[in-house]
Amino acid sequence: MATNEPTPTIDFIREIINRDNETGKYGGRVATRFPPEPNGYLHIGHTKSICLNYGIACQYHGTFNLRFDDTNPSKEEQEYVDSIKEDIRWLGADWEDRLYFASDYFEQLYDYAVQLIKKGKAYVCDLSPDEIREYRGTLTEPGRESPYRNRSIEENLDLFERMRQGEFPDGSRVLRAKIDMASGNLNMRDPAIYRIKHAEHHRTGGKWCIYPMYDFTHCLSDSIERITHSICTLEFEDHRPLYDWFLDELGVYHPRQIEFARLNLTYTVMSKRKLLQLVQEGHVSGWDDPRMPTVAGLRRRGYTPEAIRNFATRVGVAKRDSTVDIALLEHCLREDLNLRATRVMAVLRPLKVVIDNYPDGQIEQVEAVNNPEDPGMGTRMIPFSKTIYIEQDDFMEDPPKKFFRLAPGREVRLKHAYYITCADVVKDASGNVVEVHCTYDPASRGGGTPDGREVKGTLHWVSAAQAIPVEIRLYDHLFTKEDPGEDGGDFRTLLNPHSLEVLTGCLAEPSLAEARPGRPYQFLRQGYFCADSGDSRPDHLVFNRTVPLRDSWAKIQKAAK
RNA sequence: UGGGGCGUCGUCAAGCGGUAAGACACAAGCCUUUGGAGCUUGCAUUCGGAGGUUCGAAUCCUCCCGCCCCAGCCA
Repeated sequence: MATNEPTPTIDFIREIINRDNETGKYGGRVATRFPPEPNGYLHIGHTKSICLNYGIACQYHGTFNLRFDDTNPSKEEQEYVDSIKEDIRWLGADWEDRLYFASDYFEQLYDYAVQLIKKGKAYVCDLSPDEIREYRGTLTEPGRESPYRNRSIEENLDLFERMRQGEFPDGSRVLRAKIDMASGNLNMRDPAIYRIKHAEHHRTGGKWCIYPMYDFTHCLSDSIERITHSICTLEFEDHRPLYDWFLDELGVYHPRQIEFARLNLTYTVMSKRKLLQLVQEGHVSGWDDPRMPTVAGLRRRGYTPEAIRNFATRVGVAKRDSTVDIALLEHCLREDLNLRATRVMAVLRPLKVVIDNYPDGQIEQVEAVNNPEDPGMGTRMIPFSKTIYIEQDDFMEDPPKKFFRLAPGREVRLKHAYYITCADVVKDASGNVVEVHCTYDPASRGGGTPDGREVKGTLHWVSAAQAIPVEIRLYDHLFTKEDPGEDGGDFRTLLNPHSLEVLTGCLAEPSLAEARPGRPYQFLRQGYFCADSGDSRPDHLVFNRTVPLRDSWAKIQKAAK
């Protein structure tokens, strides 16, 4: 990752690593991993984990593995492994040549299971799923031991082998760890470690009909890869005794599992289930809808990897459940875009302005700075002429206090061009202003006058004849409530009906004809935009508003109400 | 008395017995050829509550209160 990003503070995980390094627990070595299940798209919550794991690996000169946790063939697909790899790469985390799949370890995992059986620590159980649930007991009552719990090692070995050979139907038997049916921790009440699933696996095909469970697979995969610190989210905290149990019973290399609080964001949802529902029910156009908190959605919206990474380090790492204000994410975005976005002019809701004293048919080119934050980005020329368009919001016939824009008799600056003064308005039959007539001061070219007189407002504009038509999509938060998951109601009733507003008939300066996805622009006084990677074409440009500029005029208006 | 975790500003989050960092948000002001950006200032006498230990407690002890997770042959 780039080095100009803020140095993370010493969070509790780095403290643990520092301590392990001091005591030499792992010989000073640091190895982390990101272990996604390929059953969905990555979202902003995952980026916190990726940045944490990759960031730690970089900081301690260690290694970072990408390992797909693909132990459930009925839920996992190649499409997801491809998108996950693409997203992680785009984010900037590099697993180099360490791309692994838990399914690569199936043979070894099988051997470990056999070892457990031989130690008398695992047995084949013939109870049905319902019976197993019954025998498990409840949160407050202990469970009962399975009648199959004390089968002989020989019988278990034979049965397990036959499970592998495909002799039994799905759900008929399961291999269980023999631990403690009375444990207060339900995970320790003889958890299943292998189940029968006659299903095609996206990588191993039809080779297996038994598949290992998460708890058994994860710790051993970490062990096989010599991971030192296995970082996961809070809900796995009470799986840790089990993680440790398998490793201890098998006497193998033992990584340390550490849990941290997952990321929650206001005005959005993060669960895979809900995200999938939004896609399947058509509330959004797909996983990469620019309103989605998915990495694909954020990318299409115009977010940059730098902004996301910066955000990830600024939210910190701790164990307390928390919901970060989405304003922080947007702040990180603006902070990054402000430095790199090319400033251009586009009018979202055009209002025609005729400059009466400007020569008919004359077109001149005015020079515009591409980015005041970075003079190195140079300048460009923009056409100016007698008929231009400004923003409807920038004119008011009867302006309130503190309105610094155009109004009858008022003089304003056209950015990069001239001062104009409003002389007259033209209205339609229903009284709407459809055209404004102005005069300009030829001495104000470039935006200043010899007499040094000041104007309060500066407007963006486009020249009518040269402007190009574009479609602009404005986005707002997907939900109307800070926490759409609150009090168990149907989160779909909280969808923001105005999360997408499509504007057609927008006009942009000619240079935007060259706009391509992935390149950030600031539409002056409006916000940051990018060409839409899905729908923008050279003959039909479509721009997404990545995030609006902060708008203090909007605040004044709001305060006035 | 099922087990596991967590409670510091509106939201994140430092703090690790020596007298509450920082960020976002918010507010006021300056500046400005983007009402953008930038700059300045303000914003927890108090750390879930009550006791206790101590010269001194957000930090240690006790009790209480609140919130989150766990009863998939999901991860």
